[in-house]
Amino acid sequence: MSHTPGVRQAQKRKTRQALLDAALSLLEEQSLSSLGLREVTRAVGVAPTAFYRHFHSTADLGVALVEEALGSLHPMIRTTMSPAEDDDERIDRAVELIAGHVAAHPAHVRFIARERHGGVQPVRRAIREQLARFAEEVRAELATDASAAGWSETDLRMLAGLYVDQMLITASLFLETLDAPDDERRRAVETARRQLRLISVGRTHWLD
Amino acid sequence: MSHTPGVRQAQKRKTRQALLDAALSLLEEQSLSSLGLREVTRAVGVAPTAFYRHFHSTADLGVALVEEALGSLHPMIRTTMSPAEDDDERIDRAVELIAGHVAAHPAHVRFIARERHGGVQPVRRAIREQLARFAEEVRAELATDASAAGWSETDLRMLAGLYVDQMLITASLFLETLDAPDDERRRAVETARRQLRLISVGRTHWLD
DNA sequence: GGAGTCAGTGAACAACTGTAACCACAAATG
DNA sequence: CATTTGTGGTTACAGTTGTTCACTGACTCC
Repeated sequence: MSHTPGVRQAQKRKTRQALLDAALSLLEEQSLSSLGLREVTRAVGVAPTAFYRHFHSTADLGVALVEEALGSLHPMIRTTMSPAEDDDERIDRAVELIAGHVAAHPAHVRFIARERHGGVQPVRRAIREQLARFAEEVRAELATDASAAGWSETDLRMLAGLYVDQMLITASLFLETLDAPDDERRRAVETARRQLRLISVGRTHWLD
Repeated sequence: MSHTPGVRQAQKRKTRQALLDAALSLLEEQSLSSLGLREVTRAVGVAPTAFYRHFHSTADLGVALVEEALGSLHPMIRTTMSPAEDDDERIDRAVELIAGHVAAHPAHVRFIARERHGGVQPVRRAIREQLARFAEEVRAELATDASAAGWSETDLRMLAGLYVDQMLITASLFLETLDAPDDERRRAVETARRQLRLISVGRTHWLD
């Protein structure tokens, strides 16, 4: 007790986080499958062998990055997908939330978009699982919506998957226009809004 | 004339194609940014230096692979997007075409999905340009459709982009279920069909 | 048919990689 | 306080990488 336990663990977490940060930064210009363990430790200023104290391999680090990038995003689903005055308001809210997230964490978004179909199987699986969780959360939220009356479970899942994919597309579109002229960015936002709106229109007339 | 010119060029093209094939095969389990030039030449059974006779770098080879994977796909747009008896028939046709293409050229599809957001900038750009061409072709085809009356140019482009993205999503979904049990594959096909149908419904009610 | 072109070879290079064994020393434990 | 634990450092190894250079020998052209 007198030795204030946890000093050591705190330091360990600190270097672990430094490794994650350095890796994420290095991954802006390459894929995970070409990321070397020495490269990461060099960027942190730590011995190569120290890497093993935190991760088995770079693939392992990649899985941790998936958790970091997507794990904290789940609470946002409820607030985003919850019913609004009208559909357009909900769409605007979602688009703004995505734009804000991309602007705040561009490297994380880039990492997910890149490694979703990337060359490292465990990372692909981790991303797939997280996205499946998102889809399930969206489905649950859609089910509470009044306009979901008469929808089959299959169709609800289909729609939830469509929304999740569309949000990823939107995020990666915003990422590409991050350092583009203002008018191009505005055009991207408008395109994303209309695409979501078209899906929304399809949704309201689905049961015709 | 008597010397039958072209024997040399034919041989060169043959090894070039062998390099492309070997690279594509190696890329099933890794990303382009980690593909080594020696790795490719070793797989072909040729000296490392021979690589330079055909490509400046692996990034250059990647751009050539983009051309190979997407270049020959443009003619398919017209036949796929051309009007049909009813919308559902057109959707079925498109889904079957995608499924067939994925089954026939899985490595190409995987390569495009992987490198679209991959770590090699010139390859990303090449893919983006090809997809932009697809979107333009889809837009042109949509414009001839009777149901496009009253649509703005902006909205037509928006819809074309949505279709192209959705086709890529569908292709990568089919790719994931390539060696999955039959019922899961059927479910994937059904999901893809319904997602396209929902977009189609949104399209017909867009001007309300 | 002789000269030139050029796809592919082989050896050599400096730099890099992942990983192993062993060591140092501060923190945690009793 | 003495002992154990475990993060991180050091050194070393065997393999790999991209790129260079001078070369061979078959094909092409005049």
